[in-house]
Amino acid sequence: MNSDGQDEQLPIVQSFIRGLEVIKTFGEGAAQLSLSEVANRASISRASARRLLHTLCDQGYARTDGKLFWLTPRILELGFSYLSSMDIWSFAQAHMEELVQRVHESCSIAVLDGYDIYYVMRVPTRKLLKSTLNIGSSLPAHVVSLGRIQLAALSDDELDYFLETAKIERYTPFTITDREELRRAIREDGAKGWSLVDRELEEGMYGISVPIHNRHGKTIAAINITLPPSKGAEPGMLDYLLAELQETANQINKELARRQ
Amino acid sequence: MNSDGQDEQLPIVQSFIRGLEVIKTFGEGAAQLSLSEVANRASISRASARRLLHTLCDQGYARTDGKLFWLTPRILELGFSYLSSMDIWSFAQAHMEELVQRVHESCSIAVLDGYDIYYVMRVPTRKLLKSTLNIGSSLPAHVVSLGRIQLAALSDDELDYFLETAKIERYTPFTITDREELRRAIREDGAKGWSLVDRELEEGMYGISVPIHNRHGKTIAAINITLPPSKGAEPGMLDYLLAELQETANQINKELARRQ
DNA sequence: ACATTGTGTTCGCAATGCGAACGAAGTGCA
DNA sequence: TGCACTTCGTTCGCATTGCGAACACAATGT
Repeated sequence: MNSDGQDEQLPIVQSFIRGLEVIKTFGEGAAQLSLSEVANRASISRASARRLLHTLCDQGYARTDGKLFWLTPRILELGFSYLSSMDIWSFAQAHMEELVQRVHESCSIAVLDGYDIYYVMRVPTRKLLKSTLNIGSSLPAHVVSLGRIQLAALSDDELDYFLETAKIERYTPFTITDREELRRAIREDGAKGWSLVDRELEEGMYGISVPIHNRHGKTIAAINITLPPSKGAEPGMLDYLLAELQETANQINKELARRQ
Repeated sequence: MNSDGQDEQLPIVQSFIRGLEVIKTFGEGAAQLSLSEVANRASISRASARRLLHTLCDQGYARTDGKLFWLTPRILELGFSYLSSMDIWSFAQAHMEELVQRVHESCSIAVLDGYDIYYVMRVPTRKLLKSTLNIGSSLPAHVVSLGRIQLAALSDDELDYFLETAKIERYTPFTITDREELRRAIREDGAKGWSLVDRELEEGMYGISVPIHNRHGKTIAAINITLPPSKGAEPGMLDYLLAELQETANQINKELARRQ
């Protein structure tokens, strides 16, 4: 059909894709769903939904009262297999905890994958913030400091590819949407070793991030502090937070090098 | 084949089960695996493993360099579709955070499902503890306070069924293995409204738990503090911790009633 | 160089999972 | 209350999908 390149079609298991879709269906604040609701949301036939839901029940990942279905906490095993496969994050949380107790602002670790960053660890402060930003949730990499500092670790070719293919959307008046300007910002962050992103995703968001390295010096994640923009503008605040953040990142880096 | 009861075989999607098995394969500290390793660990044919792994890659849940496969953080979406489906837990963490800053001991929330409890939220202290006990990990309900206090919410029939069918294993010399004694302990905990379990799972574990209720008063989870047994034995310590824990549980209960 | 073991891929076949069609259960209106 | 109408869960024949034995290729040892 196409002459250029390889069109070698890899084997894909359709029902597996659909099954994963069914699990995600329960994501958006919907704890209990009927068979039909699942079918609609996942865009599959009711018959398929039925098979997949019963499979989940059979495996202990879901329960039903005959009418409604809901996930069991056992489903956490799945996402957790990522976290424990790295086994990096469990000990990082204790260091983040300490940091939060010193600076009284929320702290997170996220991993870049493709065009997005994914939160893998969170320590909020008592001031309840965006509860939607839980572990597993993602944000576009180019508008958050956690993303910028990890993009800075890409090679020139990789960054070129990112900038060419990424959907660079505007979220606030502060969002950098010019691709060349974005490249400059990212490279600057890389040179500095930290990233500050001020209200580019949301008017109320101000974040500072530094990278986390493995023993070979490769950037594998980033750690950040978020705070209200007003507070970030206080004199001396940035320097103070940056020093504390760097300190925490170093502790984690060191432990990482020791274990890996 | 069987005359009594219904043997109505529900439709099960085999490839979905196998796919989930493949994901879990990456759990045990194994970040990168070859196709054959996955096949072995998941006890499926290499051909199946290939299909399923390529499906995961196609969907962005895994990556490969042609030789090895690894999960992407995107896989967290799956497990955490449970957490966000309840949306209860995100705000609970801030209250737990506060508690930990006051009492300087680790705090967790877990949900009972079947014979086990599953951690859904954790706030460790800087003294790094059992890092294996992360979100998503499970423990047998009958040997931990988080389990006992949730078992206490079962009806007599349900508790009967639990005690009859559960595998009551001994973990330490302190483990209660006599089923009648266990029933008495659980019912006592229910009457008191809290549970204290001292070294029944591990010699170094001492935990206090209280239930978390929804607006209808139904127990839906439990929150605990864990500490070294030596410290728990200090005079006045139990009363102090219990009061603090109860206070935190009440805050969460109240917020829960407000939102739900 | 030549077994030998281990790994990834192909391909014919049938079991598996598909969805149109069916029946059951609500819902609204007269 | 009865009768259309909608919505939901289930059945079942058929084609597709996913199965694994067999194959090819790579790595390792002797």
